[in-house]
Amino acid sequence: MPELPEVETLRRALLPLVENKRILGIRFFRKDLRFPIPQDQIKVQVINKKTQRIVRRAKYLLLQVETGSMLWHLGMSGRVIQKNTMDPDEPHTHAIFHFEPDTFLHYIDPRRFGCILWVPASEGHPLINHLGLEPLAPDTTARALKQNARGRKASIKSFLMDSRQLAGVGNIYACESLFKAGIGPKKPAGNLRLKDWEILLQSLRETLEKSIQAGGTTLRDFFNTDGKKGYYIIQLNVYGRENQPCPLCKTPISRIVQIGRSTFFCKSCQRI
DNA sequence: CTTACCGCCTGTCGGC
DNA sequence: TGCCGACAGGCGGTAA
Repeated sequence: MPELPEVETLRRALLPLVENKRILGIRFFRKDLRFPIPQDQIKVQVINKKTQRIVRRAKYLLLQVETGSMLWHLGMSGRVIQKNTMDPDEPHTHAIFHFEPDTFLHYIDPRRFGCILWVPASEGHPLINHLGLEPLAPDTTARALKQNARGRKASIKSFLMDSRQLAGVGNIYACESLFKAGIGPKKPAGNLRLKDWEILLQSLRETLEKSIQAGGTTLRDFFNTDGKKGYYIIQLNVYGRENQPCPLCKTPISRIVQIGRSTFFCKSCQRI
């Protein structure tokens, strides 16, 4: 389940393989993933063109060519793995991209919640045009978050996971950063004080960056052999640990459901 | 406008 | 042991 750190880890792994490399060929094996794949458009725009940059926005990867970007999202279960064949060799391989000289990237996604789309440079794409602040971007500030949350009655947990507010924060990192910040998940987002936002943003960044660091240390394994190896390498304090003792105070971890998603937290440590 | 809920998917896991 | 239902979850779409 690729979260922001996994996508960023993947981006860094792909950098030397795709930047300034010509895309020699593409094979698609499905008409659609989450959305229809604009196969013809992508092929016309991308084949025999050089990828100028690879950029991450939220959990989206954008492979930029001159006229626009090929956009990848890995959904819940997606992986991109380098192999040495243009033929699919495992189930759920939906696309294969050939970069010069001999890099074959296999897009694999069993649940097909991901997508492969084309984003014209001139227009952008609604999927990314409406995204909120990047948690790791320097110009994302506690003050801006507080301002955006003003008057919000919805919970801070749902605010963190709202991609129009903060881009790319999934369930795991929402839970973990709230724990680290000592903030209760049910607190209305509009009720956080500036100091709370400062602690929360700091906690979110530390959690994300720690995971990216961990991904970096195991990059080769993660990328070249088994896409799953990069995941869940950070120490999770609360996520998935219902009834297990809180690492700080030993109180059993609670689980509740918010906006249809499990929230894990320590009712003793998260009192703000 | 804000907020909550639905549904797309398949692999995994618990219960019988 | 084997089957089967419940569950997991990102996120756009839509209803309230």
